[in-house]
Amino acid sequence: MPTIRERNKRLIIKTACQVFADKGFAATKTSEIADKAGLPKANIYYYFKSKEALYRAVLDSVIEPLLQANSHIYEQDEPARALQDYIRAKIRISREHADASKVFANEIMHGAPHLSPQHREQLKAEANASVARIQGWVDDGRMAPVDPQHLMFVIWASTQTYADFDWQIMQITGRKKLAAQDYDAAAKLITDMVLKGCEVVPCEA
Amino acid sequence: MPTIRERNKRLIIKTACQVFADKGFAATKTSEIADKAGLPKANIYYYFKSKEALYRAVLDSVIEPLLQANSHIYEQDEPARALQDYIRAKIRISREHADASKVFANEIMHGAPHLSPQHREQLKAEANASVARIQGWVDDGRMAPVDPQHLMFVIWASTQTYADFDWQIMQITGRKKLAAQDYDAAAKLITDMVLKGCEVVPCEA
DNA sequence: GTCTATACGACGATAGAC
DNA sequence: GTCTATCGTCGTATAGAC
Repeated sequence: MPTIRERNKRLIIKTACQVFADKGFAATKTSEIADKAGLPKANIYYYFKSKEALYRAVLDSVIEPLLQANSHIYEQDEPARALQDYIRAKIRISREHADASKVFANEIMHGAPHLSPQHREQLKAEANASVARIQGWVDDGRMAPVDPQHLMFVIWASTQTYADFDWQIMQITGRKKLAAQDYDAAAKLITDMVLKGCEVVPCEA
Repeated sequence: MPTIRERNKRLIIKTACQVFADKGFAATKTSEIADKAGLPKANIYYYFKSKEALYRAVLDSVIEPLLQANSHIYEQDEPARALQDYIRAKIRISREHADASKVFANEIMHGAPHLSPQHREQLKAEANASVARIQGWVDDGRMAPVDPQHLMFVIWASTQTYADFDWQIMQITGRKKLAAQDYDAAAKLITDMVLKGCEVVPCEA
């Protein structure tokens, strides 16, 4: 059973994540987080010693789900399978954790001023491991000799864009909200493009 | 000959663009813009009636260069040529107008709260025209039947990421500053992937 | 643990001399 | 057209009652 403390902290972090994603750190007022969470503002400061501390807590909570997708790169031995699972997972994250993605994107875009050195290292390590894995497939002749780093950047960018820049996607597609078929279409196109680009033959879904 | 008024306005807009790109609208202090431009803060307010008016002026100044790349979609009749010119142009913009790209990305990520209805329409119209052009090539059987909207999103995302998330790119590549060869490698990979994905044969550079 | 009322600092904006 | 000095507001953070 969760203590009242844990329950409230979670509520505040979750609400704060939404507002930070929407407005960015500086434009977010603690009073707005409080209102949206249905709590008086002072309550926020009872659980978090400052707005920045709350923001860091949000950043922490956001990183793990965003890194989950990486597992597919390791768990699958076959390049085609690994890449298509990875892309699908990244798209699913853009759909299910859009706020998390936006908070993180904002942080990165401004040079990650609030990201702890530990997290920086963790992200770098994950990226390097994925790059090494892809390079291994290239060396084994199991895929075309693409630059693994830039391949990662393309996959990250084109999947995360459906979360970070969802406003633009909705404007162009004319949707009020992105639906399952939109994410599926995105995943299909990105997967096709990447697999053809890497010259590996797709596995069945 | 530029009037002193125009010269100062330009200096302020240019400086403001850098700071807004770095910090975002809310986190930017007008005093910082003033300091960086080597002017007293009151001077900013002599030329712009408010921080928001200055920001809107920056947004205005930023849109035209960002849309220039689109011309390649119309001016080239051959899909392969058009796409590779377009990607190269987008990458060049990410290199030469990184600040502009970041300001714009920030605005879009938060739902474009400051973008004028005219600019919204203009962007939508440009996008729709590009999409129609690509659809035309598909209908003519000159490229594989890809979804033109999602193809645009992939191209936008994967080229703009080199400006908007340059911090991350530099972290992973270990560079202190991205060099010509990095942008070239990016353009090459994205172009290869898109052309293979669309099943059109590359033109010579 | 919850909440009201308030202190305090920072920053946008301006008045007014030069 | 330039700049100093200052005002007013807004928002973070806290004191202290319940």
